[in-house]
Amino acid sequence: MPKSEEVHMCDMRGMLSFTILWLLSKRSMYGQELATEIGKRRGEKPNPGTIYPALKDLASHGLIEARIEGRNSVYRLTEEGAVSLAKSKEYFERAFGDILLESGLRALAK
Amino acid sequence: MPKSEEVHMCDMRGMLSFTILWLLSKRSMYGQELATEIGKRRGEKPNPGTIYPALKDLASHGLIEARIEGRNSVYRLTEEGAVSLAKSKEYFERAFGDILLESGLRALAK
DNA sequence: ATAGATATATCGGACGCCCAACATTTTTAT
DNA sequence: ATAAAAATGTTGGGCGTCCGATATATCTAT
Repeated sequence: MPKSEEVHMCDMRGMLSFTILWLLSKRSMYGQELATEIGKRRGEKPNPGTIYPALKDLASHGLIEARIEGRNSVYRLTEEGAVSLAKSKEYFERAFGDILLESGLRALAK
Repeated sequence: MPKSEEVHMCDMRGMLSFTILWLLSKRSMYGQELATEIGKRRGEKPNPGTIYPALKDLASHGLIEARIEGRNSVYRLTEEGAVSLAKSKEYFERAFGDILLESGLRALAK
């Protein structure tokens, strides 16, 4: 976020970063795995020029960490990343929760 | 969206436009009214330099319409805007629905 | 060994959003 | 009449996202 230095991503310009953090909170993944997962949500798989700079940026802020595994760079969420994600989720819910509640979200809840 | 010309805002870079369309689907409002409403969701009221260009842009795409009322420009959603909003909501739900379902969203549902 | 597929990575350009600052007009209060 | 407040609007700069293009390295078939 532009305002405080404390958290890297929170004003929800950063929906991509937010989604990446959330996905990594479920399980560690490498770049293309993340791209595929994001593609399922968006309808189209994001380009390399979208995903890799985002990962680099998140890593440079200490929110995720890479470890090389064969040909892949597997990313995992750091503790700092988990804190950032929690704050972002709080924000996200306050900003958009009611919008999602109308429409068929309850169906999604099974 | 960069891809098809059909809909103006849908890749969810446009969270501000999306929110404006949604708010106007509830009731017509003028600029500052919208800014205040958005401020409630975000924590901080957006600046004039954020809100007015966004309104101008949405109007230029025919998604909203202004009518002058005293000192205010009151905006209302057009039919085209309603279509765009519906598509965007569909996208939004698919992309972020499950993220909101975890966390305390059920509490929001009362 | 060679070819194809897979994964990682960078560059350039574009766009939506965002703020601070400044400016103008109109209403309201004194 | 004058001042304060409210609302609208523009400009400039920055950032995150996004794509298409290009490049390289590494696995996997053949």
